[in-house]
Amino acid sequence: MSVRVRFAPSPTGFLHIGGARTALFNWLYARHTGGSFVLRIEDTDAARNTREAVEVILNGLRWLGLDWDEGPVNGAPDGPDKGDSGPYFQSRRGDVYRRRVRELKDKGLAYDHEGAVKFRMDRRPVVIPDLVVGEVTRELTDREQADPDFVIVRSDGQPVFHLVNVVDDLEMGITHVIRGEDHLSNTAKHIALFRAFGDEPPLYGHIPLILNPDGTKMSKRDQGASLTTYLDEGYLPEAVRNYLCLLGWSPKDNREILGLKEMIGLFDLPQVLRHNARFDLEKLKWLNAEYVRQLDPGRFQECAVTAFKRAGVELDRCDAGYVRRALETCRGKVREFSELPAYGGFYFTDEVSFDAEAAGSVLIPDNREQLQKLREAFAVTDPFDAATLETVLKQTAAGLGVKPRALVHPCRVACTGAAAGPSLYHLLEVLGQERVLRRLDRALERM
RNA sequence: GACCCUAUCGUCUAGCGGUUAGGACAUCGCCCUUUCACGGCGAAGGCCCGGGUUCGAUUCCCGGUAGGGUCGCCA
Repeated sequence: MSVRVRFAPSPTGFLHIGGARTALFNWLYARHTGGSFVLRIEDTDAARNTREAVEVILNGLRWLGLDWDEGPVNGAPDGPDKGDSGPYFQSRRGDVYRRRVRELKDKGLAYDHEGAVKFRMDRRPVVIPDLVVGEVTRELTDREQADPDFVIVRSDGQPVFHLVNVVDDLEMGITHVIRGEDHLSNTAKHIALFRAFGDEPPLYGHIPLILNPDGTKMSKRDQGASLTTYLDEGYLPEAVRNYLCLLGWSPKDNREILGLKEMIGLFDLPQVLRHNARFDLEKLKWLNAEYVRQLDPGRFQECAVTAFKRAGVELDRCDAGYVRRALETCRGKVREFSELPAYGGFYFTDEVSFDAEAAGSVLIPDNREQLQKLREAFAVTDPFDAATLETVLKQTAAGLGVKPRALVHPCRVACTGAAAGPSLYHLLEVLGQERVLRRLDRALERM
């Protein structure tokens, strides 16, 4: 039988990083086994059921490259579906749930209680065979011991999560349920429900949770909990995907950077770790930087232009060749594209803003004479290219009896406003003689 | 409170009875260098505790501790 897995998020207008990893693991398992990845929207809570909220999830999955074989085509609950087991919005499956509740009542396994419908659960422990955790025997808690039955339809007529989740997995022919470990305890209820319908439950794989750096549960409000923030800050989806797959899973051969093909080939459930992992932004940033370095020039430019646009700088107005050469000097220098506008912004403004500390330490009267000499040398430098500029600067330094760095630093701060930046000679070449001289003059004025 | 899961450097992890306990991120040195990065070399840093089992436990078992999860007419 072919593998069928699903990702079943609730549209809250937010895609949790842990949810994204759950989706990734499901997707990887489907691709690894040649099975199907189903996307189902659990929108039984009508109050938060908006198209926009669903779109956030779809966009997040698309961004990560997790395509679904079955599920909604867009965020509209009444929109088109892809696949034969739909509808894939629970808000459209009311008939199915009503029929299944009827079935349970007819079997004497469910009953009305204060306007709601409760499922008759027995008190025996339930054995959960889990592909990740192993065999788990779930005993009843003290409260459940007092009353093991649970609500499957609310008094307002809305079916409850446990019911719809099981019914849909059953109706959609889901073979493997890969989900967060927070559902492990609930699984006893789900297994009981499957049996009540006369079916065997699917195979379960409960994956560990992603925790905050301090070990607490990562909730909606926590820094970095939303996948959207990485999208907005210009992280590369392949880097985020790579980082996520390394949380709770490992290829076992000390490799960290994994392409999609390798990931699919290597991923399997038995190797998934059993303990929770803490989210480490520093490592994500490192991975992102690795991927940025390997980016082809075209895509690098594209991402860079987008980053500037987000920062409110329209590069479209500048000369395309200038933009391309300017951005190219910033390659490999920043870990995230969101850092780029601050890093290379000096290229695109005539009003260089000086970093107070950098300017205060080098744009001082003591350096004025030397910078003036450099300005004079640059005024007659031809061609104005990196190699020539380097030669000229070094000759000027030699003539003054100082080390090149004595000129390099003031020159850099004068032209870029910052102590750190792209290769000096290359950035001077890109800026061009006219801009460089103008900037040196401005710096000299304030010395 | 009850029930369930988990436990290797600060973090992510390799390990599956005998290893100098390996790698990566972060940290700290040194080198490279026009700054910053990158890169190279190196350092520091770990098997939660206590019992067993065994000739021998990081590894297997039990207990404790700690962390996480669940016990909703939320999902």
